[in-house]
Amino acid sequence: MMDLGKYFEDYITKESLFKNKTALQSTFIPKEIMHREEQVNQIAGILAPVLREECPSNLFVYGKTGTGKTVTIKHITEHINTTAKKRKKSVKIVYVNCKLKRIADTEYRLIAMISRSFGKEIPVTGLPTDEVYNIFYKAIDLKKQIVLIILDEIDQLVKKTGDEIIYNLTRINGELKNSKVAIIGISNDLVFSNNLDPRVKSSLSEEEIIFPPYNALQIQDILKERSEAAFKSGCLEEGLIQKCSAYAAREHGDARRALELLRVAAEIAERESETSVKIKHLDLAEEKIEKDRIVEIVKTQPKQFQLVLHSIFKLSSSNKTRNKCIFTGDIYELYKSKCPSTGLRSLTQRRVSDVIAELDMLGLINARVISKGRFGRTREVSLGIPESLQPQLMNLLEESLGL
DNA sequence: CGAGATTCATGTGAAGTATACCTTTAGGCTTAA
DNA sequence: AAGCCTAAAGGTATACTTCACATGAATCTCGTA
Repeated sequence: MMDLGKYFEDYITKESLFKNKTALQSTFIPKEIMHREEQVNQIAGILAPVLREECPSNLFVYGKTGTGKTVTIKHITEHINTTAKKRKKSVKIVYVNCKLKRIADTEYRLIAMISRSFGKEIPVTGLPTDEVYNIFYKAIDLKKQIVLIILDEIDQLVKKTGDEIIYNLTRINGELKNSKVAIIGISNDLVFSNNLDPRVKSSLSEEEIIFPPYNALQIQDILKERSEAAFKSGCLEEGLIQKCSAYAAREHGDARRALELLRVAAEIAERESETSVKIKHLDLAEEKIEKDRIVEIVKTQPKQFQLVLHSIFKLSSSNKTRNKCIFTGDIYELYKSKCPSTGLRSLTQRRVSDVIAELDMLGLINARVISKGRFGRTREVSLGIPESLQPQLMNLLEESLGL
């Protein structure tokens, strides 16, 4: 049996590899944003008028994940905030991530969310959407101020609920007497704005900023900078940062991923009582990140979604040997047969069809619509997660569903 | 033999329903003048 | 009479169901070479 007392003693006295772990976390906002000078200057220029209490142009920012959009915007708006406070200018900045399921993924919930950040209590349901808009207007118009609304991952919201919301938001200045509102939209989808209503597009993207992917060298710089703040010196194996940035550059220059990789690798090294982070830890970290991400997604799905997913897993493992594809009909049959034992009311096939589409969107499965000619039309489904994770997820699902 | 019709299994859009929650309003009760 | 509480009435957003029609390539049909 392990001597816990000794273990914890050792744990405390042991030197940590980290000096300041927060510098590697995705919420961290550095003092300087590296390799984004041009974007920072442009955006600062566009937003600067708020400090004279003038309304700036609406801004639309796009670029792939991990290209620094969110950090840059947060960095700049934070500066604006402090300067505004110092100079007694009334500027209010609201940040909302639109993709959060059940938080800000519909018109009602988004407006409610924004209103809440103005200190208004809004019930989750029951109020007319117009009423929520009214509360929202009043909250903003209470005093003269400039309001910046940052809508992160706005493409997700529009894809789900249409572009009317943005249309409404860009027009609210006409309704306000005292305040002015500017919208900053952030999108991961590069072609997103092409599918917008032209009116919406022109009003949202009065200004457009593109964030190109980082190259391997730039990511290296970023990692160096951050790891200097985060680690005690000499804790990183030679060449680790190079390797780490190479990993990330492989994935379209995703800096967030690189930082996460480094952090998790270090956490693993620390747990293994190593004195430095080694390259082998990167591989372990890559696995762990992927695993954690998927487990998190699966865990937070509603029960019905979990059961559908469970059925897909079951079919996938039983079909693996026979090299047979999975179709909607099979999934639905199995799903329905499992419903009673989990105490769930079975949904209609129509709904399950949508559920499968959503699971596809989440990347947990790959589903594509195919026509089998004489034998009808269906979705051909395959698993979108590494096989090694399947048993663990199976357990997770069965536990969660009480199977 | 090949062009066009047929067919199947389910995709997909629109409209309707159930649920859970909201505000308003009318009625009943209490209380203080 | 005024104030307060309660319950019913009337309303909404969301998740889901119902209904109806759309899809699209393998297969069938049938006229033609």
